[in-house]
Amino acid sequence: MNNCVEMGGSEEDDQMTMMEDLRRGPWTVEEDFTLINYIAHHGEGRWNSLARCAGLKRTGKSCRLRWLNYLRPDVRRGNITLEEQLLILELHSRWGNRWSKIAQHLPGRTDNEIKNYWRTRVQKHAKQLKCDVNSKQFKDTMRYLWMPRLVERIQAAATTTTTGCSSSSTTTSTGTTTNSYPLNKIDNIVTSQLVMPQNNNNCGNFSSNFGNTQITPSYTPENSSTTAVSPGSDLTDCYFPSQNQNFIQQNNPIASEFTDTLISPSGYFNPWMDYQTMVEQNHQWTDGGNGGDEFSDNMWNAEDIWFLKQQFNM
DNA sequence: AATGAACACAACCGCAATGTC
DNA sequence: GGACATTGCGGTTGTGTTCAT
Repeated sequence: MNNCVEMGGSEEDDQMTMMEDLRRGPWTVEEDFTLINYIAHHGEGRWNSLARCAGLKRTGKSCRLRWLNYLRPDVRRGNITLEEQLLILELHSRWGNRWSKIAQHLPGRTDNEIKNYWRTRVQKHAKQLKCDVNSKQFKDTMRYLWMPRLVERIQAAATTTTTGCSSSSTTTSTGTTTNSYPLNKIDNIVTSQLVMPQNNNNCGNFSSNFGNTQITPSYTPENSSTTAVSPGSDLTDCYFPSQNQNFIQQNNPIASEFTDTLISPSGYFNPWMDYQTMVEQNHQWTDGGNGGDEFSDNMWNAEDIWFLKQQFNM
């Protein structure tokens, strides 16, 4: 069926022709349809010749990008769910800006989408905190405030859904409903490296309730496509003040689930370092900033500040 | 209502890795 | 083994939309 490529004319001729009337910018519906139609009949790959054969005045690169990031049938559109946010934060803390690698663990999400999320949402918070997104201060803030907070909210959402439902759903801004990322998948990925045994010195077996899901350390390459991480990874090799741990466990049962998560990769977390900034920023965000109703976008709210204050006797 | 700023996302660019001849 | 083409990745830019004034 593919009778296009070798019809005559050199590669150079093709290049010249393409250079002359190459289209750029946003794709039209017709172009999308042409690309989808062509791939449906011939499959993807060989993007340069595909672009030529399909009659698209686009580079192969552009076609590939359009297909992978937008037209592919399994691409998920819509808001990044809480579970996905948690995963992104966690995986980014592990791998840095390895967007495609991170995207492999969020089915249907593209590296581009995750990259955009990181730049627009996460870096925004770093900017608001007046710190570098790669700084230890900001990473600690994510790990000890934002991620536990996300987990709380995921758990809260899970308990409001019907029993046995391991995932929630989100209605997106475009009116479509997308299924959120399965909790048990996140459990596997996040807890395998975040949650450490009650005894900090013992990184052996452990299990914990996480929402409606029983968490087990049985996370292996065999039962997941994700990379297994030893419970004794660098993320768990750490220290947390015992009095604070007690406080959390006694006063915040949800947070106590994550007491062991609140561990600095570098071994300690200095709450004094961040507190003043947090209070200032929170004041700005809740009072003078955006009105304080963008809870989902802010890393913490007044409740968090109260929590920190209590936790660290401030 | 007009307009400028901020935001979110799609698309492009440059480069490195990989494949093919 | 080298040259060239293709693919994949991460950074950056462009553009449409939303929000604040």
